[in-house]
Amino acid sequence: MVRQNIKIAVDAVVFGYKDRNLNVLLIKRDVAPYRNYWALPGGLVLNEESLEQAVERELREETNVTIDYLEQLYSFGEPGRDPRNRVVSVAYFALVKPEHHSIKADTDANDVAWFSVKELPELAFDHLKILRMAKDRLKNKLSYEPIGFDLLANKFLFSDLEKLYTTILEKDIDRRNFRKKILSLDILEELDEKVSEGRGRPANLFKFNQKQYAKLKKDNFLFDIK
Amino acid sequence: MVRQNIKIAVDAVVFGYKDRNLNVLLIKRDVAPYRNYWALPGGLVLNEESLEQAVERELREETNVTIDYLEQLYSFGEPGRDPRNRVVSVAYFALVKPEHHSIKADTDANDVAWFSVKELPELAFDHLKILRMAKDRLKNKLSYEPIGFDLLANKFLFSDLEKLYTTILEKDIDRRNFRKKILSLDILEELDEKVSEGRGRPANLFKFNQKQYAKLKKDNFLFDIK
DNA sequence: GCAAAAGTGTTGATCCTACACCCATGG
DNA sequence: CCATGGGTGTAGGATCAACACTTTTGC
Repeated sequence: MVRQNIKIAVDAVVFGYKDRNLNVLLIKRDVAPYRNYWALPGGLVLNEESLEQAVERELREETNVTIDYLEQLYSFGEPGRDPRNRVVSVAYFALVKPEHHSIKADTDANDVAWFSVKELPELAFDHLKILRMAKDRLKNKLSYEPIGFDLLANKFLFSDLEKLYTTILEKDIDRRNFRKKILSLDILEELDEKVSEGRGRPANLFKFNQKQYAKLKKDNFLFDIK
Repeated sequence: MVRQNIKIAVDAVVFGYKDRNLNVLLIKRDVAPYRNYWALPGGLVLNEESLEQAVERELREETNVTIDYLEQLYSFGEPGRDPRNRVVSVAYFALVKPEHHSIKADTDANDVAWFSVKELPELAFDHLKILRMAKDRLKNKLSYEPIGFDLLANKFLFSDLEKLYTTILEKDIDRRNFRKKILSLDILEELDEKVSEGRGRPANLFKFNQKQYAKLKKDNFLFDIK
């Protein structure tokens, strides 16, 4: 029997949201294969670390972002997805709040940048496929779990939340119905702070009430926003 | 830098449904570690095969079942989940129709059997954790994808479908409302065949209309059964 | 004829969808 | 005073949940 010769890696699809744009964090490869292509941050798992630790380490080393939400996405293991060795990659799905958008000052060759998912460069390996799957996951998940809040600042305007949903779900939302539904869930805290965004009537700030959500969830409460 | 020394395996949680019981396919290990414990079928991935091929091969070799539905479940990679070497396991989720329930005649040491998920033996490794996740997946998925049909014979009674839902979701269902809702989806074909199950009024047989479902799905149709 | 399972409709409550005007501010 | 975005209610339609009796067969 031939000895198994497969490497195991992790890759992360890290989403950020800013200016009505869904962005993804990419790094420019400075080694072959796919030298000078943009790719998802990631790399081989070390012998003693868990998969999550590997993702966190790679993100720290390559991009310097702090992650606000992380979950496993899918594992990609086709022979030939890496032209040199066989590599099975466990892909992760991550969200970053605007507070944590700042990335590593590009030291030298190893460039890091946010790209709008609407204007992606050509990606290395099967990373486009992974990214597409992550986008689908985000789209789906937005409807039945309150993860949108991990893409917004801690304090946000209702219109921010609404724009986030329209942007990511790529469809219009009725403002009144949306507000009614979200507020009826009773997971937002309305702050006593208004903010005037240039022109127009100043708007109230809201906060996601994590504890309240946790409590409701225990009672089989269903978050469900279409 | 230390050379990576991690093995990659696949494991499968294979569900079958029979006599109002959700069953899972297990094999009895005949090698250490966990010798003589029951475990999920699975094993190391070969250098040249895809992950899916590995699952299919292992199931063929170890259990001889034919799979009707297969999807990736989750990857488990904690260091220490295998006491000897580090192994990352990509777990799969599989469903088998009653037509395919027959398993390998137990050749000798290597035993294979269906266990009710209500009466499980102690399992090797972290396989109980994997099984629990698969059960959750099945429960969730039953509500928004028509995968229940992959646990039923090609021709089935409406009451079979209903019992399957009550068994797996572990809750009562209103017979009239359930029938109304499923029939309104327009994905079942009512056959012109009746079957008399011992006593009681003979019941009509139904078939799942895969093509019709595929067509509806393209039009953004939502399967949604609570 | 009785036990067992199959088949079938209606109603009230709830939720969803569509829709338009006034308010508070900055320039 | 006007442009810009914020905030709000209602009504009709659709969907859901609750509920019980009749039919067909085997014994």
